[in-house]
Amino acid sequence: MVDMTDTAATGTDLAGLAGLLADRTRATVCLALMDGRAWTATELARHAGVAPSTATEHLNLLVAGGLLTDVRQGRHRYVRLAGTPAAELVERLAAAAGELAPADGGGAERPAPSSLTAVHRRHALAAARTCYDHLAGRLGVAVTDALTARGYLSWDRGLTLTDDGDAWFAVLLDGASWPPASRRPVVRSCLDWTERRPHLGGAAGAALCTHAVEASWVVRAGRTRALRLTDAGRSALRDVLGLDLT
Amino acid sequence: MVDMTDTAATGTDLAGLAGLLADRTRATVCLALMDGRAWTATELARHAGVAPSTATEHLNLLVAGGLLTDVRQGRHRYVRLAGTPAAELVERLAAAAGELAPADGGGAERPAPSSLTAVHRRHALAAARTCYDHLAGRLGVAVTDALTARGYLSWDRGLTLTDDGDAWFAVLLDGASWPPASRRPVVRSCLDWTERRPHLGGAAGAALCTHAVEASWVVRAGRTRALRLTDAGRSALRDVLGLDLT
DNA sequence: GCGCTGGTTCGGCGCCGGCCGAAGCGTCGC
DNA sequence: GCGACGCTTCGGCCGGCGCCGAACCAGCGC
Repeated sequence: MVDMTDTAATGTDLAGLAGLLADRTRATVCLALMDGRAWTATELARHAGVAPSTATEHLNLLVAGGLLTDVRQGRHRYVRLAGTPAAELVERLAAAAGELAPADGGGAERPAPSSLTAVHRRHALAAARTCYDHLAGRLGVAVTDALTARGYLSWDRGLTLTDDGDAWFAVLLDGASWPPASRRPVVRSCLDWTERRPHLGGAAGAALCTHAVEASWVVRAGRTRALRLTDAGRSALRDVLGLDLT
Repeated sequence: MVDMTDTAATGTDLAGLAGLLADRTRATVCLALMDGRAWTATELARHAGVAPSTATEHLNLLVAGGLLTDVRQGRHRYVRLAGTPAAELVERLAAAAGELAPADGGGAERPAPSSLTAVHRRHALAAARTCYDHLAGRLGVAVTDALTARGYLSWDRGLTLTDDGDAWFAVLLDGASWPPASRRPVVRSCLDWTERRPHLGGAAGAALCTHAVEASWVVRAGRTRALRLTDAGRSALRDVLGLDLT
């Protein structure tokens, strides 16, 4: 819960924060970083289609604004989203950008049928993707539902991990990385903007996602946030969760 | 229902939406509207400290962007947040503006604790105020309800004043200023923006308001539109309308 | 009819910010 | 040492946008 008394954001504050995301290039950068990984400055520059010098300026702004953090390593500058609040903000805003009606009576259609590859990418994202550092899309929601159906997650009085669920995670992760060490909330409900239903976030969601990648349940589709479920992943999910994905 | 496959926000989309809130004036407007009420264009212009023409442009942008909706009523333009998603977005962004670390060590302090008087004024306005020239707020709606309950107002096929109602006004106003001389409609339904319910406007509403002020049923709170119900007014309303206000 | 007032449209002004290319600086590998 | 590479800093260009004032339009009351 947020402390409201301290949240007396002035118009200037709000405008400042929104201004960070109000630029096409910066927005593209933030969306790219939603895969939870750290990108180098030049990678982002290429991705956004601007000169390296331009990217530097944008990254400086975003870091100064608290949305991104960077790490210098050798001659590289690695940049990532600053944390869960930042990721949530971008996610929320991106979702709203799709939801909100244009209100101009349907004059400007979507800019164009968009390239065919864009359509494919969209479908891939809706099927399975990472949301910051955990699973999202139909896959993420399905996994969350399965965890709930088996009694590993409880939604009474907020989302909690049951004792059975804790045990399940311990077995799955082989004790090595469980329970999580960080102070971060173990489970957290994250609203999925393609499914409009919650999926599992938090430390548990992150650990599960990490495991899924390491165990090759899923593979990243190129450089995007999209994931592709492997055959091994499909059978593994059936084994450990009784989840039958077509 | 929105087509899901279309909900893949691009950097441009995100930037566009964020851009709506990336201006100090527009952000101030949206924050002001967070009280759920509808404001007139000039009220907002004054509140934000810009010329009316400037406010018009901003409001057009916000409406076109789907964040705000407006209703023309007479010569006024009432504006309010488009809906729950829009309000949630602003809320979220405002909260994040407070949460996110400034990252610059914390130079500029908060300008002011956002006066306590503003809160008081809001409450006072919701309780009772003038709406152009008639009573509004909880008081205005309560009076209107009482008039209806006693059969003085009829809402079949539009709002009309019944014969009993006409007589009631004649008695109350002592014949002097009744019936009203102007060509203005005698009764008129006016939507109350704090109560979201209709209250009485038109010549009858204006006459009633005038009488209420002259008979000291209510007194104006300073220079604002807010009204304060006096003890005399409370007992008078009980006498003439059977209206029991706590 | 007239005057008042709330709102909008239109020109024009000034500034801010995004962009680039060129030059500079550090790191890495040879 | 040297070049290659990643990144940054600095001018400078240009478009866009927020602002205003003046004129105009439309309700409303008289």
